[in-house]
Amino acid sequence: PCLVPAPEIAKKTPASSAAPIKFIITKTVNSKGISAQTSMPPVITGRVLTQSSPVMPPRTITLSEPHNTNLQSIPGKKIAISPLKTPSKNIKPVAVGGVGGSQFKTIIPLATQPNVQQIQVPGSRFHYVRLVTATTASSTGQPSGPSTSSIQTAKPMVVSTAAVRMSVPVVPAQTMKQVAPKPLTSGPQVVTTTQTQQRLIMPATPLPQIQPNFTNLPPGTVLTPAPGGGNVGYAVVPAQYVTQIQQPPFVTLASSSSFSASTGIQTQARLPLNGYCDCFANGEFCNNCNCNNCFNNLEHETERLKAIKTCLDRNPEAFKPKIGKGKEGESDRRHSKGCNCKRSGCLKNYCECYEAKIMCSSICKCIGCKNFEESPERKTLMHLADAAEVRVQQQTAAKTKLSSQISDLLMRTTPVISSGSGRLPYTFVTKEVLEATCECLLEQAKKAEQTHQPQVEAERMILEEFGHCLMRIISSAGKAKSDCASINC
DNA sequence: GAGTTTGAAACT
DNA sequence: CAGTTTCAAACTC
Repeated sequence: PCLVPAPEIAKKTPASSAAPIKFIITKTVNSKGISAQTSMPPVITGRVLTQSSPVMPPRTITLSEPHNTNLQSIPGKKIAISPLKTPSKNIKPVAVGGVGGSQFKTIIPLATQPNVQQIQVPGSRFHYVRLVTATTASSTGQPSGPSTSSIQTAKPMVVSTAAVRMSVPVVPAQTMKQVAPKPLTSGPQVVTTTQTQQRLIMPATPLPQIQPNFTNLPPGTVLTPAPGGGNVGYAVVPAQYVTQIQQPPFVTLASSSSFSASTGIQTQARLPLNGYCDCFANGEFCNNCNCNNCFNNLEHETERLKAIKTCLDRNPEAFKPKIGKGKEGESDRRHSKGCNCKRSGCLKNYCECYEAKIMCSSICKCIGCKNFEESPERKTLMHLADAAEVRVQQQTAAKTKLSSQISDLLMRTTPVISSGSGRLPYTFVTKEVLEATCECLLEQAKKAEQTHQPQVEAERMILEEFGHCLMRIISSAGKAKSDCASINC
């Protein structure tokens, strides 16, 4: 299981006394500054929303702070909903060193913030903080900090601004199955140290308006501005990448271009930390992989961060899902870049479209594509696959039925036979008896075949013969028992 | 399980 | 942007 700790929203504490603090929202809290006047679109738990209204002074609701447990309000109106778990496409188990389990030692209510509990994780490098207050109803006024913020799991969070209307129900991370189908082991109320991946939603620019329908957005989704909404967009990216890249605390996550702000990293050494690694590509640490000289771990955090930055510099969409929603008129799902297959006809799993069980689209640059709706090759392949599946199901059902019959028969005969001599019923089913039985069954099958019987009739004949065989075995067992009794064996 | 094929991503 | 290289997964034997 993935045991990656929750990502940090703010800068990590230097290697001093305090460990980095992370916040895990497990229960909703209310904000004074969040009123019923403004509703926010759905947001998946574990994302960060940054919003800036041109009308209202920028303000921040930040649910994380690196150096102490006081939650701050800073310009930028930032709502950080930090991490629970987001399922991941990657199937590999991923873990982070230092967090070996999901058992929390203690939960400490913090004096300074009654709605914040500090959670100590044995062996963890991180401090976890859980926000638990869900008391005050929404009220008007300016938010003074996250201690009064209101984020209700699966319920709309309402934020008041003069010109902004937002609705942000915080929905469970399970809704992101399409992107990352990792099982979740914890509900909203459960804090664990396990983690797969966190996703942040953040605006590419200051936001006059948050777009609706955030629910079920896969990471990597870019939300385009609403008409009249200004030049605003959102990018959903793996949170740990964003947060780990942030150096100063409360660095504005407001611009995707911040990733490309160079820190002098021009090239990346050919580490085993690049786009070839699925763990890395999914924003996860390697664990129990077979990789050699792996740098995708906490021990090589610096190199890892550089590599992440390099990747994002080269391709800002590097960590976005490849399968997204197509244009209107096209199928719901399509490859975001399209495939480039040349030899597989897009009918093998080499093809990312075929692998994702979607048709190739107009943006694909494949040669000799046979992965389209009317393709006879594709249809044939589908029929074969369906037929194979049906066969497997039939065989499974037959096996189940047969084993059920055998066990039933044994159960019924056991008391009779074992009550006397103490011999168990299967002692009569010797190898020779089994072979003889199989020969009888095969003989019936041949007979059915020679007489061109339909399959149903053939099955009936074989089963009937099997019944006869069983009866003979039982009869022999009974006879053996009586013989044995007569000679007092 | 070893070797080959394939195409995405990285690189030039 | 096109061609080449590297890589890991898919595939074959």
